[in-house]
Amino acid sequence: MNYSKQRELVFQTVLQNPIHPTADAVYEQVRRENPKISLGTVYRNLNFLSEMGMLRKISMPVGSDRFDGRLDEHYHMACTCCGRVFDVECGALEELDHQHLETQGFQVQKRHLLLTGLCKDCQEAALSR
Amino acid sequence: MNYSKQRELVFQTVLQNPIHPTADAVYEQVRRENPKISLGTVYRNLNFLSEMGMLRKISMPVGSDRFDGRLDEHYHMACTCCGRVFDVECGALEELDHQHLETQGFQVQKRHLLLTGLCKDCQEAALSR
DNA sequence: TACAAATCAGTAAAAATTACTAATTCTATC
DNA sequence: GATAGAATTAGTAATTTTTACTGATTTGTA
Repeated sequence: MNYSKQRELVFQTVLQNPIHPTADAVYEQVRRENPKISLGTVYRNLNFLSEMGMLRKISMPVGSDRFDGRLDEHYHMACTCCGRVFDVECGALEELDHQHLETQGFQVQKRHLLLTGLCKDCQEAALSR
Repeated sequence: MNYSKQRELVFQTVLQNPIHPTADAVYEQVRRENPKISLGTVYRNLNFLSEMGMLRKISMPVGSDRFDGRLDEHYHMACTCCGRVFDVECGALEELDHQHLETQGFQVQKRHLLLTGLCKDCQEAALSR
């Protein structure tokens, strides 16, 4: 695993980026280190690393997917105004798995919890207008 | 609200479809009633109705968005194998809002919880192979 | 070193969604 | 009912996002 320099660069870039970048943002960032890298390579590796469980892919209700290097159980809040995505520490999300799932025989692999709303900054900006 | 016949048709179609159709699936279905309807109209109304809170939009980690006419608080399981999306009755998702959110001043508007994994059918199919 | 498998860059294509425009439909008011 | 103004539509084009393809390069291994 982690064969190429490109893959490692993509991986480290997401690990060190706390703002949940899109594939395109990762591309822009890795290009500063390696200007010859291809967008396809970024996409391929982001998806590969997500499938391997080394990264997390966050699907957004609007706009492109985002990626997250934090692997501990947590969830996300997305501001519908400025588009930023925030981490939220996790309560007891795992418990949900056992609720109605076993009766339906569903075998849970991943949990994706996203809250959307207004961040503090955007609420304040809205008030002062 | 609900001005046009097209909007009403899109709305009713999602309401009566329990399998969480994609925009394209809604399009195919409404075309049987109104063959002249345009795909743009379907998209526009699905988004409009979602913003009005009359429908729910479900973003998937893979593939297109899906729509759901159920408005009561619940969440979804998506099978990574067959792609079907199932409803799950909701435990106490609302409680999450107050956990670390108030400290960050985030004002929650919508909650999106999606579990991915294998449905019963696909587990069985995998075993008998 | 040498070979096979994996990965890459670059490009093209596909899939999903949105934007645009002139024509039509709807709602409210007369 | 007729009518004016606003909203919506069909149809098409364009954009955005993501994946697929191909020949060249790199990687791990013997």
